[in-house]
Amino acid sequence: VQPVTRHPAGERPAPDDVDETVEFWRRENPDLDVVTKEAAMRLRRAGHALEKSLRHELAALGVEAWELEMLLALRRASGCCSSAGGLMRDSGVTSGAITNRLDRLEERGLVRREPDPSDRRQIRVVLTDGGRARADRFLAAKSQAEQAFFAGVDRDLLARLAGDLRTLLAAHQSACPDG
Amino acid sequence: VQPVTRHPAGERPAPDDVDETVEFWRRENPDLDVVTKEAAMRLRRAGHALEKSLRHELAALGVEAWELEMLLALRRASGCCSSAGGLMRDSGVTSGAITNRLDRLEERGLVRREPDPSDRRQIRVVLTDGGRARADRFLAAKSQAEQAFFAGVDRDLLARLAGDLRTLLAAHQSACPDG
DNA sequence: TAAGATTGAACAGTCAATCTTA
DNA sequence: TAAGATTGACTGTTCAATCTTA
Repeated sequence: VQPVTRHPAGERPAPDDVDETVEFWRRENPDLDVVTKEAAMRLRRAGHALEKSLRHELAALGVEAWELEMLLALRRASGCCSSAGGLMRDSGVTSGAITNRLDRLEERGLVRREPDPSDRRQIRVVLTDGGRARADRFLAAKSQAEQAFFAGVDRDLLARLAGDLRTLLAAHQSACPDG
Repeated sequence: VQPVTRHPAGERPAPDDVDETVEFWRRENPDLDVVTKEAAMRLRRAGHALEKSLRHELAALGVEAWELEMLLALRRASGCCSSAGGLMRDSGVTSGAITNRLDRLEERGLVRREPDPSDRRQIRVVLTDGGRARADRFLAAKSQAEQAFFAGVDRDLLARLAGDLRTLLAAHQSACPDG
């Protein structure tokens, strides 16, 4: 990957509303670390924009984010099995939320709860055939939506962004629901 | 800003769980655009990690994210005035949520609702002295938490990250509650 | 005792309907 | 008619308490 210079020929990008907000706070407090503030705001906004965009695309197709997260997490648990605790840990929501989500998915016949023979405190959650088909169909839709979100962005820049975010994440082992 | 090469001397970073998940889906579907998938996952995870971290630090000090968002938005509305609709637009939540938030803040004496003389459909929300002091105190705490979050990251990388995210955001004009 | 899953109360958000004023 | 704010029904989450098994 070739490094990409930020401002090819000394061009300065036009200030956007993040710049304006950072500048406001810097005027209020000259000690403010503007690079950190800018990075924090942009990271948060970009993450929100991505989530909002995916949520919108998927909702239009008739699936909600929490549902697809669950189905994909189960799909990835290759043997098609996982415990409620496992789902909790890699989705980042509480155990009560997992119970609630499983109730709704089970009602619709997308998953089944089965007793775990080796530890009867746990349950094993298995994807039904219908659940698996639904996961696969909407994974494709999600991937398309992600491509659309990044459509206007240069490939090299995108790769560099991914690499830099990897570095950032290495310092913050993070659970996050994703596919 | 000097461009920073990703892998200085041909070193490859150790695969993390994002790499593993992307690789899993690529095996299932060789057509998958891995760069896009990786960027999407990392952006989402990094955003979540930042939010979670800030939420945790601030909660320990006795303030919730939604409250600080509101106070900072009002603080930034320089004349100390803003309408409910304005707050709605730059926080990204619905008008019902704004009404609810204002009720709770007003109850605690942090804001006041005042009639707008020029358009009696609107209200003007003003920060009380107590609300302003609280905003300033917790803005400082928030900025510290952001610095802590990015503490392990090289400054040049952080600046480049901010620049790349600016490019990304330029294509997605996004409302987002922030300070 | 501790771990895993469930329950129910409290909380915060959306959405659609309503009320008031432009 | 339309715009701004509020209301109420509903959804989904957290949190603390509970039940069962290790």
